Amino acid sequence: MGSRRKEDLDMDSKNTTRVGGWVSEVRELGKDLRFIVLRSWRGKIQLTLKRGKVRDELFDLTENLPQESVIEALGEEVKEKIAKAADIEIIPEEIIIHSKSEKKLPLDPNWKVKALLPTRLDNRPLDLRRPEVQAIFKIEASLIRGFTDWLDEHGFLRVFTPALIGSYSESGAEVFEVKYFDNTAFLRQDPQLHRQLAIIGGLEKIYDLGTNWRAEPSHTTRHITEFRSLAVEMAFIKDERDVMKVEEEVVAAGISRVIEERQKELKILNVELEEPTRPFPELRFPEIYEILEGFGKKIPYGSSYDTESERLLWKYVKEEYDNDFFFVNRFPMAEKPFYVMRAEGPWARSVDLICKGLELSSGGQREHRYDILLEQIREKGVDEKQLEWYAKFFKYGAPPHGGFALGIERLTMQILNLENIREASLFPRDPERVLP
RNA sequence: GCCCCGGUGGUGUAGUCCGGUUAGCAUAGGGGCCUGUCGAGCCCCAGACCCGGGUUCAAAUCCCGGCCGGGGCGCCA
Repeated sequence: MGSRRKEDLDMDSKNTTRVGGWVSEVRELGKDLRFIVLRSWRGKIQLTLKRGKVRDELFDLTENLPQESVIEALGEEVKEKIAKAADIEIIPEEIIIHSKSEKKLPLDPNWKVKALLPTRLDNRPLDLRRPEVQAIFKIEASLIRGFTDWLDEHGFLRVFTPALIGSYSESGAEVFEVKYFDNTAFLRQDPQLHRQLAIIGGLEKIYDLGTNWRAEPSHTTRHITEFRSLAVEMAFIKDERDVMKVEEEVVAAGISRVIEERQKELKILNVELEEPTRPFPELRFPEIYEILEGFGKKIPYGSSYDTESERLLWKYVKEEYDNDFFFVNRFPMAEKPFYVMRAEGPWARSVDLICKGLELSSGGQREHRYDILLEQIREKGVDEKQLEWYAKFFKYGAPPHGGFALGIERLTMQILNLENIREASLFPRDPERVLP
């Protein structure tokens, strides 16, 4: 007889358990013994169908059951299970087939044959069925929970700043345009300017967890066009070092939460994660130039460094401080945007956080003095009128403040040693991919 | 934006340099055998050279163009 209605399965008797999942494999040993292995959030579940022990109709029902079909079963859990590879073994009393899969699969969720990343992303829902892929997102969720709990406990207010902006947001060239009724709007590339306006609004300690977009046609393993950031902004700081202090605490809180909650997932991914030692080392310009010269790398004085330098600096920090994290402070003002606060000489109170040679965040102290801000806007050659909507509010009282924006996917990628940032995004967007 | 590399069954690969078997293998798929754990096994079957042009007796292989994809740099998170 065919499948039972769901209501029938709800009449659970005492010793029965109910499981559901995707058919990972069906193994048949002769006509009288069949194993159906399910992949589920509870782990691997083996249904054991033994002629004589289960009703014959369950054999008929599951005849030619294709891999990746979705079924539910009700049955008795075997206490001393024989199935070594399964987490749970069930002798089924009832089985319902919710959905039969096509037989030819675009990739194998059992991973007997590995698919390449583009194939995986083209077929992401099937790829996501793999426990090692799910582990990434479980870890990411814990990481974020660690961040937000720390921030909430330390008096930061979670806010949402706009993603649609009617004018220049930061650097202009790399924003996506959006048709906005009869006008044009832009997707934010960073919630920075609105965070500052919120500070001026008297929201002294805030954070925004949200999506940013960059219209950069970058072909690398560390860029996607849509990414999420944890963006923190705080008022009445002494200088940028107050911001760094918060940032390292937040990062450490996220990582220790992952260690607390996700041992199983870390093991699946074969990652040994340790809470980073604090404080994170701080490297500064212009000393950076000397460090790099020690590696035979010459950077013109007054210029910022390149990608290779980030890796060299990591090597240096690893040797000198045995840390995967470090800050770089005092970037050349000439290469930074108008809103950063100038430090002594040509340097800025501008700070990056780098993990294993990859930039995770930018931040620092912002310029809150209206006249200087205006000067810097002119200096950078930015059209004043384009920024008036933002700059004018600095006339009415702005406290010293600073913050940072930390890339969620980038941090996830770095702590899990993922080779491509796309792995840390559920449905990544890049210059070639906006579907699925 | 600049530069480099690559497209072989559903998936993942060998073969390409140096042109010439029936395009090999794995896995998934179809059929058969098997009453307990294993990535279960064994036997059989079916399935592919991105597109177009050129060179040649002969092109998966060499050349040109196109399409699609990957990566590096720049920039950034």
